[in-house]
Amino acid sequence: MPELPEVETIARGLDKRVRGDVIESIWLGSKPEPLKSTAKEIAATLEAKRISQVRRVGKHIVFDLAEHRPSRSRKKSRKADPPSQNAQWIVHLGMTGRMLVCEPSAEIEKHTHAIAQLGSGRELRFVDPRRFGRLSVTHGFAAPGSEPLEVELDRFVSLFRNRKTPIKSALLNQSLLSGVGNIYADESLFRAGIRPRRRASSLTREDLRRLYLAIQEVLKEAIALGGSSISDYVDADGEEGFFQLQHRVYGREGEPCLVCKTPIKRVVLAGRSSHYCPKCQK
DNA sequence: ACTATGTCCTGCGAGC
DNA sequence: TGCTCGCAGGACATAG
Repeated sequence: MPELPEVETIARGLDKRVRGDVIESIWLGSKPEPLKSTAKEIAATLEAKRISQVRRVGKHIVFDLAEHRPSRSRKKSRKADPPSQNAQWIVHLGMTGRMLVCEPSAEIEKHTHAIAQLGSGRELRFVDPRRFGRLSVTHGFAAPGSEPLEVELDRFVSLFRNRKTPIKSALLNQSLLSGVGNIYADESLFRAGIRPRRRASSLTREDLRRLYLAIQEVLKEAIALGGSSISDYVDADGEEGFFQLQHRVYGREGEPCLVCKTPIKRVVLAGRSSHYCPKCQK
């Protein structure tokens, strides 16, 4: 479901609602796909931990955990460790994953794969019909690619300069940039005036500079509007996003370009729908 | 090392 | 009404 702006919105909402709460126990469903770490490992890492913070890294939600009832010896060893070595719960929502904060009495939705009981009496539930989402535990999590809103221009240019693959495919490659997905790749390429099939290596430094600025602009606008609500996406508070109203090419095949009225085209690239204006994008 | 393609899943809407 | 088909916000494994 979610790309960077949606995950950012969800992580902020979760941080507001569960920061400081304690995970008392966790139930994990029997379907193996959603678990990247073993169930045993996840349970052992999460139980009796306090959620010190919830944040976004790439398209991942990171729950930073702290000992809730540290023993004397643990406390001592924790002092010696850098904060980055504290345990973390990593949630990737895939296409259809959701994290819900609810009362235990709330009906358990179909495709619920994990339920964490919280000290506040509430529950944190992971629901994901398509099971493309993943749960794992780790220490010092880092996304493989650069953060689009933090990367410097020179670094950005060097990521794409020598790639023969279409620029759209390169934008979706999370080991280059972490967080851009199908919607925001299309929207950024439109704003930068670049066709999705252009070879990344054919782009001039000026092209890449425009793309760099377009990506940041699109992502910031989308975050400000709470992300794009397509089908049933809602954030942690059940609020819809509104950036879908700002889409200029995504999902608009055949509709007139908002700039020049030319019908928007759709092609399939790397197995993903790609939308562009054949006149505005070169 | 890089690139292109298939696969993992369920649910929904379009078209018949 | 009910069926089949294509499509969906993602990311891996695999083969070339």
